[in-house]
Amino acid sequence: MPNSATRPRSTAGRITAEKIVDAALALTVECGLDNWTLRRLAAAVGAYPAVIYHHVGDRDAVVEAVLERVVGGLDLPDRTLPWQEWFARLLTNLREMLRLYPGCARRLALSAPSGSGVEVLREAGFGRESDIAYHLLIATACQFVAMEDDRDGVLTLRLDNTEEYASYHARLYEYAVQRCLDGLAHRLRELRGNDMAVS
Amino acid sequence: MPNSATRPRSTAGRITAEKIVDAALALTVECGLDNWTLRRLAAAVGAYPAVIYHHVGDRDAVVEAVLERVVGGLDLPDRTLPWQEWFARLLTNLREMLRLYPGCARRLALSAPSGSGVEVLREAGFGRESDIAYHLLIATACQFVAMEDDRDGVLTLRLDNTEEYASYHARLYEYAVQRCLDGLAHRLRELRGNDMAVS
DNA sequence: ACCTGAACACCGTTCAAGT
DNA sequence: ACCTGAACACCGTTCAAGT
Repeated sequence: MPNSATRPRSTAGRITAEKIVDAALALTVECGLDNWTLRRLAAAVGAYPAVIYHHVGDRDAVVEAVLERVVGGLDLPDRTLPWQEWFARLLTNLREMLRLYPGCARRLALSAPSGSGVEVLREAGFGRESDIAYHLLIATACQFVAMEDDRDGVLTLRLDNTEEYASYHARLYEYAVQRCLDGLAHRLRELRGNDMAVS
Repeated sequence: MPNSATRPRSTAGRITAEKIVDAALALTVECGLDNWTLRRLAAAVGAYPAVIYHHVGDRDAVVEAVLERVVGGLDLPDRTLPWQEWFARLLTNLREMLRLYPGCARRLALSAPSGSGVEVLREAGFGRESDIAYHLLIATACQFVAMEDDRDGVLTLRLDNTEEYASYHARLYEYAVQRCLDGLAHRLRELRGNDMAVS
């Protein structure tokens, strides 16, 4: 039995994969996806590191489970909205959610969950460019959130002008999303022009 | 004296900060900025870890020195070019350079080196938005390269469809840069419209 | 099946001691 | 001033042994 230093919280009942992921989510909220260790996670559920392996797997398996939970909590805007408005709202929701779980944005930028957003773009007329346009929007959003996460991680001690940075990053995010949507709208006009030239 | 396993290369002459950073650059080319250790770096120059501390500093100090070298190797396009063309070339050069030193792009996205690009945008008419527009362009470019670096790191073993991924990422990068520039061009027309309404 | 406790092969960093 | 060699406080992961 580990001592109280390494095993602070005694959990009632048996240890399950679900409880482990719960604790991993809580640790991610506290200190970010990349800043907790398997040993700290084990201590948080009152168990030995090998128990994590038994119920979930290695560190990466726990991280995957955390990401699944986080993306599951995102709700999609109304499909009747125009495509630009639809994405503007989606990406606003996305930032709000991802900022609660530092470090998740970077991983999501890589996996780029292919959702119903591709359909929204296809209906808007992006045709075979719908996939790359969707990827562009999601990746841009995730990456700018990831940049905020990184900045927070670097400035854990510096508490001056923290509010200033936060509001600047919020503005930069909105600016990035808006320029991205404008650029795609411009591209859409180009695509329609080509269609008309062909037909 | 460390044995040959931890001290493979015997460097002629004394150890200097310059030689250490040289070796750090080489290791970064090999395995990425985040994937070499201070102990491996020390072994590469044939020294003990404490020697790195003596001549350069902790790991982060070495990383900073590496980044400085990398950005120093970037050359800027001709200032007489139109702003969109100027940035299109700059960001093409930037990707080419950063891809040689995996892991540097992520760090540069954070620091966002404020170069003469801000002047280019100011002359183009972005006014007080020149700073944020410049930041948007550099951060977007660095982040998409960082995403490629991350993807490479995940797929070290998988050698199938590696070429496919590479060409897709190259296309995605170009697409992102072009949409970003289009979005800014759109914004510039908005700004000019406001100017004319005011004057 | 599930948990224990130790071990392995690493890290970054520090420091007294040598020359 | 510069290098040595060991130590400290960590990691992720594995595994024989217990129950």
